Amino acid sequence: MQTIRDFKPNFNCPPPSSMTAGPDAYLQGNIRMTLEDPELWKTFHELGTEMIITKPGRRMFPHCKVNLSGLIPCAKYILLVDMVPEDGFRYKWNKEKWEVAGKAEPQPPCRTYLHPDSPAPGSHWMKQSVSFLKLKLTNNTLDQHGHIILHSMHRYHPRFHIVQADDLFSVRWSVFQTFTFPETSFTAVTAYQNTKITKLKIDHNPFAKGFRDEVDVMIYVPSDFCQSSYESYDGEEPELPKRKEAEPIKEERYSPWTAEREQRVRTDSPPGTDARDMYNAEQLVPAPASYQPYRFHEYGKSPSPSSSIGSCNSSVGRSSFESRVPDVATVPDHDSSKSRLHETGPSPCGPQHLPSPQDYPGVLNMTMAQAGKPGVISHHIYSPYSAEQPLGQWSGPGPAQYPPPHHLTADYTTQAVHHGYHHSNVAEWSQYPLFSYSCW
DNA sequence: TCCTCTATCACATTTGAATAGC
DNA sequence: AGCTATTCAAATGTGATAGAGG
Repeated sequence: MQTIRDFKPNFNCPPPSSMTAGPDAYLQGNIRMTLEDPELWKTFHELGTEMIITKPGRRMFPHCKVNLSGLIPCAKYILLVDMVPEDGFRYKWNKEKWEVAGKAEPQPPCRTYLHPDSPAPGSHWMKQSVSFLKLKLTNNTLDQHGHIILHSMHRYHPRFHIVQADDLFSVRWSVFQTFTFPETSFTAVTAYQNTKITKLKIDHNPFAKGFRDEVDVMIYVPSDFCQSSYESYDGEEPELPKRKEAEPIKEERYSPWTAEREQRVRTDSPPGTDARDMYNAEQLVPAPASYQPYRFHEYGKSPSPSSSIGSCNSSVGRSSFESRVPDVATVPDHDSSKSRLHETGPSPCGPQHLPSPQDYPGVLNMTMAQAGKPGVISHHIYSPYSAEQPLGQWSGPGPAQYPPPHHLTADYTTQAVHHGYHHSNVAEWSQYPLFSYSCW
């Protein structure tokens, strides 16, 4: 059986023509997403952002807020956020810096946060910034509130998905575009480790106003922290082994992750981490402009070597990423989607077999699109709300169904895709792993 | 047993939405 | 209708403590 694990590494291959946007594809303008408050994010990122996770769920701070443009005003879109691991390691805070503390724990149930305004027309998303303020993070693997479940002492970053769909029930096989912002990566913690991060949070989060030190509220100088945190970095960086070209470092110059990065290079990835490695490749695709996010599906895109470190450090203004290629907005209907999949057939670059929607409700399918646009992949979602799978037939995955950490094996795939999810209403959507395989 | 690391809890403070009163 | 005051749930980091593991 074809698995995502089998599939993903093939992203480096040019997409088969049969999987690209066909003549019936709905071409949409260049979708652009920019991160609000990038300077604040950058400030945190330079220190090594930490996000508290609690059992009842904790909001992020800074919280994710983006601006969108390039959407079709009258077309409806769904916005989603999920969290993906930065790597396959667990970390510990040791003497003012993060260190690798071992392999990552098994992935918790991967959940996707649905923006409460979804679905909404493009004009709605574009008229003002889109805030994910109410997104909460939890370490409770049994969470019933739909919060995003993370492991403490692990690194993640949010991933934003835009799906053109009239409603949640018609998402199936829709193409979604994914955006990530390097500066939004963070370490999930149950208690702050870096006191500088704590101070930053107190200084910037209005709810923590009561903890502010009256004296230095206004004179906080982040760069001071940065220097203290990374003073040894300049000397270490030249000694870092050269990464492969697909993994140019992002704006790591001020990153507190120096030590573990070095160690990470020396440390063999846990077995079965090729999927993660793929992710790392994605993570490190340099952006042409400062702090530009990179598209998840641009795995195979040849990065611009000149745009990695320097440009990031010279960041000015918002982070942004503009879709440079037309994207298939939607797949007209289920049948055509299926036929498209069938057309794909065995391909060295695509799945040898994609499960039919009937067989695997809730599965995230990835289909390559945009022939002639190297490395650009569009994502096709198979919505759990399929005609073949009435809502009432979905059942939630239990904790025992956690995928193993680095083994997106056929077993896991099969296991996951065979589990349905109860969706009694739209609001419950976000409780369930819309993208069953989004965490690899 | 001791130590370290991580998780959990109660607490005081603050924000902001909802509501009532004018 | 519009403004202000009040109420209260939610959000926040702190610090003490518990628990697991070596």
